[in-house]
Amino acid sequence: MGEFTVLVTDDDQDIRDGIEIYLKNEGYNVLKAANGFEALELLEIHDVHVIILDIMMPKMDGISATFKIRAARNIPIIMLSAKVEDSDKIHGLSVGADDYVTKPFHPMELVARVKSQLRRYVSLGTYEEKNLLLEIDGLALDGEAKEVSLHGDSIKLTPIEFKVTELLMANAGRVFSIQEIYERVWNEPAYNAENIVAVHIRKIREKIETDPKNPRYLKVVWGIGYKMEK
Amino acid sequence: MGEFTVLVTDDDQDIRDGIEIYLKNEGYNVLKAANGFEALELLEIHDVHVIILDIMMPKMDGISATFKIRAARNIPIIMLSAKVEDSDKIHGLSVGADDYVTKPFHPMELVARVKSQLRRYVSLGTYEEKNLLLEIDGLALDGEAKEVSLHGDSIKLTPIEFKVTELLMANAGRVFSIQEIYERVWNEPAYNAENIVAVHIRKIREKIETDPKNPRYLKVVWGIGYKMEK
DNA sequence: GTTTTTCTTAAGAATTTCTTCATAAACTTC
DNA sequence: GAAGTTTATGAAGAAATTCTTAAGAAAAAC
Repeated sequence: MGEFTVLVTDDDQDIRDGIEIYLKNEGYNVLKAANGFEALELLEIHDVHVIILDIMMPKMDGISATFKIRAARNIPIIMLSAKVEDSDKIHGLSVGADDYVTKPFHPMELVARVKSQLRRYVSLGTYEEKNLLLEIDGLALDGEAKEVSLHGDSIKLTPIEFKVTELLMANAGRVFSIQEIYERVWNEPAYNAENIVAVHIRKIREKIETDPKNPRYLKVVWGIGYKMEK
Repeated sequence: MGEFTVLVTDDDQDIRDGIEIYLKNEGYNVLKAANGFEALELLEIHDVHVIILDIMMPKMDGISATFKIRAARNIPIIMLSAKVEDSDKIHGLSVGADDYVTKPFHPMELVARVKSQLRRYVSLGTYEEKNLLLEIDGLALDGEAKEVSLHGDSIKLTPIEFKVTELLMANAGRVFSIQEIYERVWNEPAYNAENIVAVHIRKIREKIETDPKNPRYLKVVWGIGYKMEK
């Protein structure tokens, strides 16, 4: 699962920091800027996926910043504003923002909107293409239907099992350490991951291998990790 | 792709500029006018293919402008109106417009409508046909009549139920997370959407499934979401 | 004002995930 | 080949998550 970066732009440091905590909690990278200029500078250097932009800021306000950003790129922009008036919302969205949130807001709501924008941005294919159909010698995985089949027979995997299988199949041949598998599937640091991953590997083998003791697909690479045989 | 020109008419300069960026990004030429008079003047001089017209404007509003334009030509007109106003009234009044967009709108939506109008106007290529008739093993959905039937027997769905069913049937086999379903049907970020969607899923199942406990069509994919079985 | 639709809440059912343990097997190194 | 490390297997129950169901409140439509 990809790593996403959110650029938080607000002149109030407390608000920046507050939003940062919530976003980091969800596993996003966070960049912070105090005004439009800083935001634009950071955009030059970093690979940003969503921008949160306060409207009222010194030096360069959110509307002007939106223009500059839109002139170059098509990154989702979520606007923040203290005003409740309808016309402001209209203004912000018409100018090129993708979403609009009025202060005060619940941080989780903002997080929900960030996720929403990312889903849209990513699923539109603007950002990256997913491997939707994978197949290795009779073992097929459909990323859209979330289904795995072996020689045509459908196999029922749990969500985690599916993700592990998807990771390995999408990178067939490459060896993943237990830590790597844990981090990429669970999306958090590996701690005590050996057992957990081992159990799941076993369960997957039970399901996809005709002879789990002599795996055809999911092989161990001694001392290093696991891989899906090509 | 041919060169098309869009005339953007709105009294708010920021909105004009915002829309301009999106349209230029899509490769259109853009002309801007602040009111009906300016719009008419520009129409005299330039070859315009689509007109975007705000209803509320000083000097000459969008409705009057529409009449004048229609008196002479048949260019597609897309009207912008604020949400606050009585949309039905507007609907009745603006007999000449080809499409309406209520503010606030996503710029990309406006772009999509411009494209749609151009396709119709220029009538090159095929007009994007929606999947109007869907059918899966006796479960039929008519997107035009907004009707669903099971083995010929008509089923009464509420608007939301219909949209959810349509989404899933149009993408039969593909799994949608609850968030995805919420965002695509309600058209706003998913926040606390779990229960809401769950309830509608249940209601739909009550109606389309002969045995709701063992659904034939609308299946759950544990930990991931729902899908319509092919 | 009544009916229909949609949302909220909550409880419990179902399923998955984690943890633990104990034992066996496979490989590496000395 | 002995010792040490790493992986495999099996089982079982607790914890956590996800789904279903139901009923009533709130909102919208008629």
